[in-house]
Amino acid sequence: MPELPEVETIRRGLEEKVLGRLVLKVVVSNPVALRSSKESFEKVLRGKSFDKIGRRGKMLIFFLKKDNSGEDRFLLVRLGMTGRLVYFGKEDALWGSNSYENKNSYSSRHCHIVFCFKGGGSLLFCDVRRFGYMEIVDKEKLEEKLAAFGPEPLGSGFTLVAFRRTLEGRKGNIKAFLLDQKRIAGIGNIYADEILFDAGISPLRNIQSLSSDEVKKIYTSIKKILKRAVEKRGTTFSDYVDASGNKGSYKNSLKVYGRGGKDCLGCSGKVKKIIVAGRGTNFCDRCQR
DNA sequence: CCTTGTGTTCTCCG
DNA sequence: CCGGAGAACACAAG
Repeated sequence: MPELPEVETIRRGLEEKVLGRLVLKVVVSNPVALRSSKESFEKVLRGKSFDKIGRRGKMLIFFLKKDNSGEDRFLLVRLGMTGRLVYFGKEDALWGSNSYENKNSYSSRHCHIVFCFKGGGSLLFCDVRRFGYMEIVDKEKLEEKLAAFGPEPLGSGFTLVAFRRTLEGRKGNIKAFLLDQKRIAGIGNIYADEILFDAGISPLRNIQSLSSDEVKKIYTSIKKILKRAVEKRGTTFSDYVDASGNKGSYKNSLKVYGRGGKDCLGCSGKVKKIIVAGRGTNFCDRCQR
């Protein structure tokens, strides 16, 4: 489940692998993975290269190098739940005994889009559950999409004051707030649980009931947990791998996610598993109030 | 039937 | 009755 730390890790890996590389060919085997027609998608990308790869929340933004038309275009990638972007150097076989497919038990039938680069190497977009997709947009559409996200929690603009402002007038519980991309960008179910455990706040707490000090604790935990998870290259629970096909190691640092029914790591109680905001939620009702 | 990110639809409230 | 926010649901497949 790629959230901000996973998507950021993929972004960094891709910048190393594909920046400035000429796209010779794009093969789309599953048009459902596109928001535009297969033909126009292949046509726009063929012969292009990427100037920069950015990220907003869980969305990746490939900046296409300008061509003769002079128009700015961007390739947006949403990985959904099980989407992967993995690069293969020319020495790596795509399929076969020592291939990616074989190494990762990942069937080629889940591979929906392949970019082939000049000089060898390919970028594969694979997605078992097919919630992910790619889309090519112009500048106007990009701005529109970017405006729909809340602040970047690791950005310099995300100050305590800014966080307090995003909470103003909001109703509902704090977990639903953390998961809402319009409020804060990039937090998903794993890190929402980890952040609230770290802050000692119950996921069920109503936003308006939070004291000034509690808001500060949550703010500090958001920064701390996400930063550490990026340093550990993300959390691999089932599907996530980085741009080189490697797992992230933050799973070893998880304190509550996936621990429902097990002993709490902060006290002698047990971790509870309930549904909050429609999502499985792990928390300790003794450590989190 | 469990899992979850997101796009859509439903419902509630002032 | 309207707008907006939040809640609920749909989706996919291992």
